[in-house]
Amino acid sequence: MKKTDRNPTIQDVAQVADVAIGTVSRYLNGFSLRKSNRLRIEKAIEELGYQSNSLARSLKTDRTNAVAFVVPSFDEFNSRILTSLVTRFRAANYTVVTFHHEDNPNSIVEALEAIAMRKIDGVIMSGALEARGAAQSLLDAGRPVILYNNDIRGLEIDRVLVDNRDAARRGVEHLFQAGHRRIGIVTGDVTTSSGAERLEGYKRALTEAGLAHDDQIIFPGRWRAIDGYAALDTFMALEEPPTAVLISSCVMAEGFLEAMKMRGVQIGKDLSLISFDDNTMFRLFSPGIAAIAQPTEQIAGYLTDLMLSRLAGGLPPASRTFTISCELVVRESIRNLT
Amino acid sequence: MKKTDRNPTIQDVAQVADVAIGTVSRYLNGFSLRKSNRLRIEKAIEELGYQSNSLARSLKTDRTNAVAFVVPSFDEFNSRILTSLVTRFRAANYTVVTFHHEDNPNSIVEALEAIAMRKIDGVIMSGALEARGAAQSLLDAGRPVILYNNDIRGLEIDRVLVDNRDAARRGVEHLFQAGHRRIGIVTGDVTTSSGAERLEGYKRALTEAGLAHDDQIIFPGRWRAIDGYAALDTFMALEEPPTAVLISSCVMAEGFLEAMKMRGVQIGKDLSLISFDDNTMFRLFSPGIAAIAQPTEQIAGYLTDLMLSRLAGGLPPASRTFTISCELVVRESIRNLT
DNA sequence: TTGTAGGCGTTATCAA
DNA sequence: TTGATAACGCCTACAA
Repeated sequence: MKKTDRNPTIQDVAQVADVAIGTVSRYLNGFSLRKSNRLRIEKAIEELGYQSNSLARSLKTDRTNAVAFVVPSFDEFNSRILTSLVTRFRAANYTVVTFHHEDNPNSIVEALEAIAMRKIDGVIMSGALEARGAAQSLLDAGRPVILYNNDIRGLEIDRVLVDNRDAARRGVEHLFQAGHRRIGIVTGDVTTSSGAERLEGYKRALTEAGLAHDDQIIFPGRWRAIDGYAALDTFMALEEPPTAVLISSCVMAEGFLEAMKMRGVQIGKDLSLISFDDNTMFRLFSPGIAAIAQPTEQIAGYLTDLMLSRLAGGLPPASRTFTISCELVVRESIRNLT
Repeated sequence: MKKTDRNPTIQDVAQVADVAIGTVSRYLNGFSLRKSNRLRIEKAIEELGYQSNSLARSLKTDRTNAVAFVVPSFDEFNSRILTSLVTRFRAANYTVVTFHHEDNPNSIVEALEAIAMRKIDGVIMSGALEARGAAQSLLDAGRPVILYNNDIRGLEIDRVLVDNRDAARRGVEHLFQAGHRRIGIVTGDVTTSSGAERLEGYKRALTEAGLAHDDQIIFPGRWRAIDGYAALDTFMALEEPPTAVLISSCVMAEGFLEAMKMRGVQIGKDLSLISFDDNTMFRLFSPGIAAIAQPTEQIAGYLTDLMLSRLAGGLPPASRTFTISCELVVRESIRNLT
């Protein structure tokens, strides 16, 4: 009689419905069966309040219907991606397990180990160099891994990236067309692909415009707000400060804006600005802050489709890369000098 | 020989180390055993690249070392809580599984069902009335559920909330002291506890200040940006618009600010402002936007401690409620009329 | 279409 | 301290 306080199992259902355990299993998995049996099973399930145990199923089938989402932090960009992924995967009956690692190598490895142990079906991660080994093991174990935001070179792996180079180039080009000739950049960590590519795009635009590079107005940041802060101070201390700046990320823009406010440097008026990542608040500033918007919905869409195809086994083994264009959102933080 | 392409199991380890399977299990669970055996097991594990299978363990132990985080959406507030939770639980060897439901009743129920099926150990959720039944079942099944942000009344359940009433009251009081006599509010959904409490605090402050309530400047919002937008238009169309407004959430502040920008209503100058939730960007506006900051780290800390204690079974069954104070962050969006 | 039984990888009990 | 073995709840041949 102790059965009553335990969670009911497929066995209990079978007993109550007076059918075999296998029959119940088949019912649960959508196979057809005699109507009278089906009805009795449904009644028994209702009666017992039976809920199937995914753990047991997963142990047997080696699938958990869960995907992992691994990012350095839940900033607005990643939160948006996450939101979209959760919604999309939920529709496909998948659950999303989140990990974040603050770019700490140990945390990254731990996260990927936890993922392996928990038999999570697939991984979507913002690429980090430290993850190379662990990502490879996951791939070797036959679990799909998809990179976004940052690449990890030389891995046979799926990728959903944005065209950072082109986006940065277009941003700078726009500044040039607005009459700016002295255009600075706050770079991201250039050991990451997005950081490097944004810098490349910037340089290419200058070259195309016939402008020389000047290292004084290329501030080497590492994605942190404090880098943006330091960048402004550095620029403003120059004999000839830039008249416009491309900031490689929203978080660094935060620091940059803070410094501007502290130093009384006026947005648009004293210094023109474009930031990577269109923060929701940017358009609400006066003047509004121009941005390069990454299409999060589209990115999440590709990620989901790719992952689900992989999980369904319907894709040839060769890895795929999708590169998505960004949108330049022009706002009043860009002063027209012409 | 097909053993080689399967993941190695505890059995394989036992075989290679030439000990019994139970011995390996004991080793893995930190029990003491003969040194020679330990060494052989360690070697075998190394050799095989063995990783334990959490699924099998969980099936046996009925514990997954996972907690669910259930929110309507990943706005900045919830993202911060999430960040902090993931870090804290990771330290305790727990994984966080995220769900969001956009306040859609079906999604809520589905989420809680998935949680039950997956045998997730505990649930941290932003209270939603629709979740009452499902939350109760989880509790009945002996899985701790902790509410934050919004209460669900009449449930014997743990809570980590903020003192919305007092925070709103203090905000309004501050406006009063700055000389404002016509103070409006954009409420949140008043069927949620936080929405109702913020409104109550507002009213109490007015009463204490000897001011009458005026329904014309109490705009009934429902947490959406569009409500903020509509509120501004409504207020500005009044014969006697408010001189200051308390906005019950950051998302609604977004809409409100957008409308202000569209209509050319200047922050601080034409209309003073305090928003609930201190968005990172608020301090960067010129003028900076005053806010009531919820202490996310502290909230996450209480949530984690409470959950871990519950999971460890070290707490008496009576439910606990923690109420945390918010901080009023004064900025230039509050004009001094005195 | 249905029943039976073995196995998924662990943990836990019981003797030895 | 160790070994053998029965669960945990489900799926899936296989036989009926």
